[in-house]
Amino acid sequence: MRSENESSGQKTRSFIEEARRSQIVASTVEVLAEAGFAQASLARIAKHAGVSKGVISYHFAGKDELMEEVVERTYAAVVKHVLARMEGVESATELLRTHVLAAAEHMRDHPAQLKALGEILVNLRTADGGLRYGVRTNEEVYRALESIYRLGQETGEFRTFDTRVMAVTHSAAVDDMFAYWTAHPGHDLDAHARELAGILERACAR
Amino acid sequence: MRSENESSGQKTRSFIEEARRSQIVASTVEVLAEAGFAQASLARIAKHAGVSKGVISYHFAGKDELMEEVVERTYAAVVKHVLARMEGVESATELLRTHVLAAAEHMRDHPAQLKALGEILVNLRTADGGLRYGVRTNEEVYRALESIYRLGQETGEFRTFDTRVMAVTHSAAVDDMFAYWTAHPGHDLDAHARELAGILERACAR
Amino acid sequence: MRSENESSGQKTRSFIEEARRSQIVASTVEVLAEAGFAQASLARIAKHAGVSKGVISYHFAGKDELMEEVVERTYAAVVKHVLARMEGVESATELLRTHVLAAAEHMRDHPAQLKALGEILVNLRTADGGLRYGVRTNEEVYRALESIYRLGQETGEFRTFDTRVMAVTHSAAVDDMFAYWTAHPGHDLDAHARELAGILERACAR
Amino acid sequence: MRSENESSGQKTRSFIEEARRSQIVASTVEVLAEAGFAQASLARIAKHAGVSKGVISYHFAGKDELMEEVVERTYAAVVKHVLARMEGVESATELLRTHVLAAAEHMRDHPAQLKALGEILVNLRTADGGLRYGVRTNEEVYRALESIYRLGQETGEFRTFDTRVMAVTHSAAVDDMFAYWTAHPGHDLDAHARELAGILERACAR
DNA sequence: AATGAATGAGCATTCATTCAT
DNA sequence: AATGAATGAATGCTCATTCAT
Repeated sequence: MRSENESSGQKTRSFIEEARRSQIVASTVEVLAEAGFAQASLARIAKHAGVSKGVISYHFAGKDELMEEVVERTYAAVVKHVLARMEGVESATELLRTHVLAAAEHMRDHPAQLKALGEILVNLRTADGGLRYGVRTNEEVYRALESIYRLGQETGEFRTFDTRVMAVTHSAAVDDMFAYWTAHPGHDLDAHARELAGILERACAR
Repeated sequence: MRSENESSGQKTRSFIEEARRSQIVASTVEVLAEAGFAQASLARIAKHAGVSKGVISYHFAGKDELMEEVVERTYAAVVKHVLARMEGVESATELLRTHVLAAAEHMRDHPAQLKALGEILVNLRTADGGLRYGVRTNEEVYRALESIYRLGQETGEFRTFDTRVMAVTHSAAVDDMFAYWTAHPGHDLDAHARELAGILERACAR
Repeated sequence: MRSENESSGQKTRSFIEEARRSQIVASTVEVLAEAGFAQASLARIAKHAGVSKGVISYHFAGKDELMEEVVERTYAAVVKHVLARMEGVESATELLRTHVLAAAEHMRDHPAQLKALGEILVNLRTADGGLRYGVRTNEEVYRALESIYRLGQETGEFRTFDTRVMAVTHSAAVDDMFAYWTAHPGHDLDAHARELAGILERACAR
Repeated sequence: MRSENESSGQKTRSFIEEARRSQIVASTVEVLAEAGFAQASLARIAKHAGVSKGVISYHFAGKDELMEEVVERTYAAVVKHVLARMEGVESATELLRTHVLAAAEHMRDHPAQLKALGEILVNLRTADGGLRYGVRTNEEVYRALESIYRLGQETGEFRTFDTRVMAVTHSAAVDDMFAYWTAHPGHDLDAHARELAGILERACAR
């Protein structure tokens, strides 16, 4: 009964099934953002979504798959937004600034998603006890950032430095900018992002 | 006949009790570092320590007190080490560099303690559901870093910038340096620290 | 589409859920009667009912709710039976006799229920350490008995006496009649009840 | 190493040991009266007494023996007081009245002891789950009361009635008089006792 | 496609008891 | 004679998961 499409690892899902999955993912994001990972039981998520607990088990192989779906969807949304903003920008300096500002932009508009993402990245573990995500998962981000830094070094905009260290620093600074904003809602996120872009530019400048 | 130390609200503990508390705290740190907060049950901690579950209840009022003890001891150790390294250093630039290097030094020698500390800060919650510590706990760190940055601005070593943003960035960069090193044990932590110090110096420089 | 009954704050329960609740309540009554309050753990009650421990938690918010349900159901049954027997009886003397005999009747048919009720009333405590029910719960009984005694005083059947003392005495005598019968199963409960009714009548007579 | 005195079932105890036992029994009575049987853990009793938990285990074979000692001592005190008051009284009617009033007198002066006694009688169980005391334990009381009632019947003061039923009723009425007073501290215990004596006299009168 | 019911393992905590000192 | 330390069983409760309907 499997369709050919499944060969790519994606199951074919009916419209209604897709809607349910989205609804449950949205509920999960909200519960994670409000109450944190430890309090995000399936019972609580189901209650928040207004469905029975069983429906989650029906649509997801287990809690882990649900959490992974949250990560994938949330992560994809950030990447999509940032890449769209970076489209057409050519100088490394501008790409750097655009990356920071675009990320902040998206954070500002989707705080719950990013709080939820943070909860999962820090807490979700595999059966063997190790973190399911973790710094290793940032590899993709590091590579993308490194390509910007290397571009700048090649064009002569940037001095010579260790691009991996700079990428880790950049990524950390953006993540914590958001965490700080979450903890201090009155904080001016956009101003922080502009200031941070300036810091990174100076750190890279010849 | 009470010693002066007792007047500060600290119960006097027998040598043997102190030893047990230390042993249990050490066990807790290791379990937290290996398996994360959610898996750090009293049963697991006790098993790791080679004692019965009841021993923990006997020596600590509850799990929360145990976790708070871990935070206090671990945090105190970091602060003590970094402050010791900073003693006698006078220029803001040198203080900045020293702070980064000293933090890296301590991380390298006590990776489990810092992993455990992070687990608790992010996960431990009060009865009302709020985080027991949380990003706000970083306030103390931010203040300390800001005082370095302000010193540099006053002495003219540093340009004008938002010291809070710089402190958040600094703190994040140091934390993730450690996380990256934990995930990639072959990574050269000290080189990373020196590179990071350079990045921060350039970001601050006039 | 909600029935009128639901408007009174009672959740609608499915047939199967009601059956389970009844089964668990019945099991609780039996365990309380046999082994007493302190031994009536959820584990023991579940085992007695032949279900898993979780079932109880699923159907009742907690142990307290279960115990309160036992009290409500059991108490309602006694009151219903005694009131039914008293219906239509008019003279105070006859009401007095009927009350004693009807209580004994019900005791004889539902000894476990009454034992269980007693266990809960005397032992169940609120979070603050006070008795959840306690002697004060008898107030309702005392009031009902006093109304009989006052009626007799008004009609001239009874002499003047302190109706509260008489009600407390009456209630105690009925309770211990049951306790004595429980401890001495060969004892003739109905004869005891008739004798007790005679004692109370003489005590009240002009 | 057993002394001859032990043959009577009583161990010889040093003065100091006796003092400790008394101190612990007194603490137990107070804790039982304040917090009830379920809350009367050895830890709480020891804390109340200002001694370590181990000392209780040292002086008593176990919690049960401690509770039994409380019952014995408390019970002996009541009996002693009531018998003293009854000494020299000759008519059954007077003995009856004296018994009720003397019990109330003692209750009034030792409320904690009697609250504690009640807690134990109702809650303490043997290993097989049955009540350690219970109505059966009242047998001694019933016999004593019956002897009064029979005396009255023989002297012609009292009518013919079932002395056992009367004894159970009498005992119950006295016990609940105290329970009512415990629950309603403002209640006039002595007035209640006089009223109850009147009730019993009328119930017995020819 | 969805549900309500049930399970059983795991949780933190309490407690009577034991024992070396 | 007394203690502090330790034990391990038991308690009420939570939760992800399973399953018949």
